[in-house]
Amino acid sequence: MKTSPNKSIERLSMYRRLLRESENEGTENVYSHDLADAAGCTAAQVRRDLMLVGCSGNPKTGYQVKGLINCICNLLDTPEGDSVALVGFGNLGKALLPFFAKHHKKLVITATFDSNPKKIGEISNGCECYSMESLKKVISEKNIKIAILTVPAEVAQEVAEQLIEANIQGILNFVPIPLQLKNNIIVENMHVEIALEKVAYLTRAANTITD
Amino acid sequence: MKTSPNKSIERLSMYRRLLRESENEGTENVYSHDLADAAGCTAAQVRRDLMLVGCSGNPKTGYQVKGLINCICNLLDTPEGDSVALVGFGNLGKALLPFFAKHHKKLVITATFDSNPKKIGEISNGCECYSMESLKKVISEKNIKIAILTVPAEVAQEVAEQLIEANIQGILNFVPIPLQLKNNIIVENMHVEIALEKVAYLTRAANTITD
DNA sequence: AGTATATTGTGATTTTTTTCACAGAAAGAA
DNA sequence: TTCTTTCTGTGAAAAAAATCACAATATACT
Ligand SMILES: NC(=O)c1ccc[n+]([C@@H]2O[C@H](COP(=O)([O-])OP(=O)(O)OC[C@H]3O[C@@H](n4cnc5c(N)ncnc54)[C@H](O)[C@@H]3O)[C@@H](O)[C@H]2O)c1
Ligand SMILES: NC(=O)c1ccc[n+]([C@@H]2O[C@H](COP(=O)([O-])OP(=O)(O)OC[C@H]3O[C@@H](n4cnc5c(N)ncnc54)[C@H](O)[C@@H]3O)[C@@H](O)[C@H]2O)c1
Repeated sequence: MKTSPNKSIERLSMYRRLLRESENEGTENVYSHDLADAAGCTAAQVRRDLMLVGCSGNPKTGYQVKGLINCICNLLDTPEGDSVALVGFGNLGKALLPFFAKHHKKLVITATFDSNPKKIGEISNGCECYSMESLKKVISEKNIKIAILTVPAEVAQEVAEQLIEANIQGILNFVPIPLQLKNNIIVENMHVEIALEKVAYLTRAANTITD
Repeated sequence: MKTSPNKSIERLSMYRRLLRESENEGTENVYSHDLADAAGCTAAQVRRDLMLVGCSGNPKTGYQVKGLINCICNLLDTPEGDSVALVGFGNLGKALLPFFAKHHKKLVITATFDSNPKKIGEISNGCECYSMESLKKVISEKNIKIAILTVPAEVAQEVAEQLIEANIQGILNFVPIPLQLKNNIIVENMHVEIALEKVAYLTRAANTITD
């Protein structure tokens, strides 16, 4: 077995969301070009991505929605689901918590952490806010492997190291700095500012440049 | 002139942030490998990216921090800066507003919009919340070209179309659906859930797969 | 002045990702 | 049954991005 290309994973996650919508609407089959239109990519790309999950379609009826969802779930999910920690229970953290609580069955935030004594003990969305002192203990008890990092930039590197120390193996990083970690740790950056700057640049470029 | 590769733009934005930190610490020169270490990429890539901005270094002293920042600003910024609209002033929007207010000089959120009458007229971070009815008027008056979209998924497509109608040319989309828009509109997606699913997948893959 | 050294700038190469294009297959029509 | 259509699955080609590798060069040292 081989690890699937990054981009394909992202698209598969998107396909799954779209397929679930189709399923709710009662659609039983889809063609690669239907998915492509919905996801904003090409049909060839959809088929290539779907090859990865080992689910095949039928030249006349396309792919079975249910079957496809299952195949993608097999790749993306574990049957038991994964626990996630949210570290830094500030403005952003407080927006993210209910958002994930609403959407996800298989990826559930089961603990939040903060250094501010006022926040510790607070319970929201069925999830307690713990002190940073109890990080290692709680993460081990709840068997958490993944963390969402939303602490101030000044402490992000240090907190990330604490997380690794506590056996966290993957981080979704909202802090606008590149974390310096051993490269067996998975880090996925959500750099909001960079994304906005990119939009601004591309928008301007689209106007100025006659390509 | 040619539009620069997407990935380079992202990295350049990151370099600029890092360079500004260096500048604040009094550093005057950097080598490509310094920046590479800080940004988590390779020195060759840094040099390639910097070629794009047309700023050259010196084989013995490296690049001048100040000069480099200027060159990157020339590419990424307009001298006057850009106004940005935030559409959907809910949980996420309320977290994003102060975040951008704090950080950005050149990209400033100057108006927020919401359909909820209770939110309209609310002022925070020097920025008023307007009704959707006044969208076109306010966006035109303030000469806004870029919007951040944080409305519920159900209405996102429709709201996006209103934005285009109001002459918005670029959208930073936080809504987890792929917007279907004419492709002269720049759309940059921030799909938080997808990113978390990717972290979960890669974390698991790193453990299971002996590559 | 000449030499040693470390870095830049950039062609060439490799790797990764996307697109093309078409053989093979399933279903319905005649 | 056979023909037609429209799709899938995938090898091959193209495009995009990253890496390699090295000549050119600026500085410090002798
Ligand atoms: N607010 C946004 O919309 C937004 C968007 C993108 C990125 N970010 C980034 O996310 C991070 C958080 O942003 P925010 O707006 O929520 O800030 P915030 O100040 O509201 O929240 C930060 C939280 O981290 C806690 N904290 C501080 N030091 C800590 C430590 N050592 N260990 C654990 N917790 C600690 C604070 O008590 C606070 O609750 C920042 O790095 C910011 O740049 C924020
Ligand atoms: N909360 C998060 O952390 C988070 C993270 C990632 C993505 N998102 C996405 O961002 C979007 C907003 O999330 P949220 O948590 O802020 O939700 P929210 O319900 O708190 O905010 C949505 C806001 O949009 C407004 N709105 C509704 N219909 C509108 C319309 N037609 N025109 C203009 N405004 C309208 C609502 O009044 C509300 O203020 C959602 O699509 C969500 O999936 C949220």
